[in-house]
Amino acid sequence: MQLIDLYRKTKLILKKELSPADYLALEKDLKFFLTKDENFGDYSTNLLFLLKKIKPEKEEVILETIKNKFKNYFDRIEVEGGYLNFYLGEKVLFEDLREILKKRYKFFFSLFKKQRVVLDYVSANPTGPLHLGNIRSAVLGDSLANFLKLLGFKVTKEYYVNDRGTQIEILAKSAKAYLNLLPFEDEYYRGEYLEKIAQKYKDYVKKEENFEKLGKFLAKIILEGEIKKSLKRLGTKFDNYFFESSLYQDKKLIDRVLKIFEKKNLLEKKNGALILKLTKVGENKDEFLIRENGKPTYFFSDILYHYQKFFIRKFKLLIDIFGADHHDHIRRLKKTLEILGIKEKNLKFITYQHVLIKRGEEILRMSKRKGVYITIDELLDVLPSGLVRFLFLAITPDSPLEFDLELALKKSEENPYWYSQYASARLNSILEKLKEKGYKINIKLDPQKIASHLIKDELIKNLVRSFHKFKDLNLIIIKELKPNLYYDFFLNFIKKIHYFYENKKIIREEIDRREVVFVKTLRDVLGFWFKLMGVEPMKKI
RNA sequence: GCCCCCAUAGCUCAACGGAAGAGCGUGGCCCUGCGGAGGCCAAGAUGGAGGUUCGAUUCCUCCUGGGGGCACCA
Repeated sequence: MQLIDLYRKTKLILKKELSPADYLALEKDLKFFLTKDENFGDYSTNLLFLLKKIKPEKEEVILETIKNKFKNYFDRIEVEGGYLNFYLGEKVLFEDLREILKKRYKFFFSLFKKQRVVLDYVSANPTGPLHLGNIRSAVLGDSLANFLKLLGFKVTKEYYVNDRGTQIEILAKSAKAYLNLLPFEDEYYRGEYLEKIAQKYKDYVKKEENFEKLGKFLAKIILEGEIKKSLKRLGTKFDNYFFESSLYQDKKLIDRVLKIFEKKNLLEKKNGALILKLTKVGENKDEFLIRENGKPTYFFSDILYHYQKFFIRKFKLLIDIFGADHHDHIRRLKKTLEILGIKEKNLKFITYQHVLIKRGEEILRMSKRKGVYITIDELLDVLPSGLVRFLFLAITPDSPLEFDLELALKKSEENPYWYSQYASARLNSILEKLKEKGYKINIKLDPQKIASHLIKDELIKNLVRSFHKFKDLNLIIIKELKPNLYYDFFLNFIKKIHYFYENKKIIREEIDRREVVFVKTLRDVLGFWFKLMGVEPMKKI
């Protein structure tokens, strides 16, 4: 009995007991949620608040029906402070434990969604190395992908490469400037990386007069040599790199999209430019699709890209992760895509606020053009990637992330990352010690029997409770698209493990083999849960 | 001027309209025991004024203070 099942089954009861009108009024606001405080049970609902308002005379009979219907799944179902609280029953937890002993990490997969979803993230311009802001995108995207997969979604992780357009031409000019073939201008890219590349490929950089072609070449070098290397160090692996330039090889795609706008009378030609009249649908400004110089804009590419994902490649859900500076662009893009027939529910945009890097009191601004940045590599030279991921995942995308390099280094021995790794090391150490004593830890025992014994232990039961509620949380994370909710849950679990370790002596005179099996399972679950964040669990610290 | 995000404990941050939680720091307690990088206990917070609601950190309005955006850049 998961939260969602309780919710659905309760609704069936209500449907039977209430008139259609009352049911609809109540169902609209009905909520089941995980209690924040486990002293108030595991699940809770606002049902009684709503009933009091809508149909108070039914309260008693409905309450009795619920209590009766679910008594096998919950030890207690209590009215407390006006809430209706459900305390997960030993029988449910016993079954969870039994299943997890059988299926191990596969227990956490609930495969009831089958949609294909494409997740577009990082997608930094291939004009320079990745910076800390891109990590935020990577961490969000990777973990979301993992949570989606647990629910059965078929996930494609995609990096959209802006390998054409004005900035790519600027990149080409910047390289030429480093070879003194052009004077530097303000908007040019700077940095050691570019100087090196210009030198390395100086014959070609000198010779190639087509900026677009040269820029595309350089972009590829940067993508391969800088960006992919950093991503690998960070532990992010994309399924696909999609090149913006490839969109323009598909004339049919372009025609198709333009035809729709034309039919809706949203296009305007002016001095050779093509303008999408978004002001006609209530936007505050129009968007250029084609510039006066005949070249398509980023906005046009973005339209084509999303149209292509949805209608040509047939993804049912498009999720994009953007920096918050794109919010205005996103609003207009969303509106445009709706005109093209992509519904809001098939289109999710996550924006994250800036990452500010501090070095003590000094705030370091990131500017690619000026060549001031903290790169991922610089950061990963001094901190493990897992720790960086951990710190980044903890914070909601809506808040700016203030990252103090000095503090991160100084505190590296007393932060939640090490606290969590320490739990992993402790569990592992129990198993190692047993091995040293010549004890076999790969024990095959009947899961049914072990589980029914172990679940009597309150410490163990409490850990199994987390196993159970992980699945509920997974659904919430995807519904809200907020993987940072996982962070709190995870730390809570870590705390339970330390408590377990302190209070349950596994290695005694008489070792209980069933407990050894549990410790091994616990270690495996913890490892699996670490990996959902892209963090490698440590066997020792 | 218009748009987006933020303001919670001394500090850094959580909280799907549901009972405000962590970490660090502070004060106590716990090592004849699997790793004390630990466990237990305590003090301590929703920027201001209204509104909606059974219930508001969460939604709405206004105010104050931060950050970001309003290109034929991406």
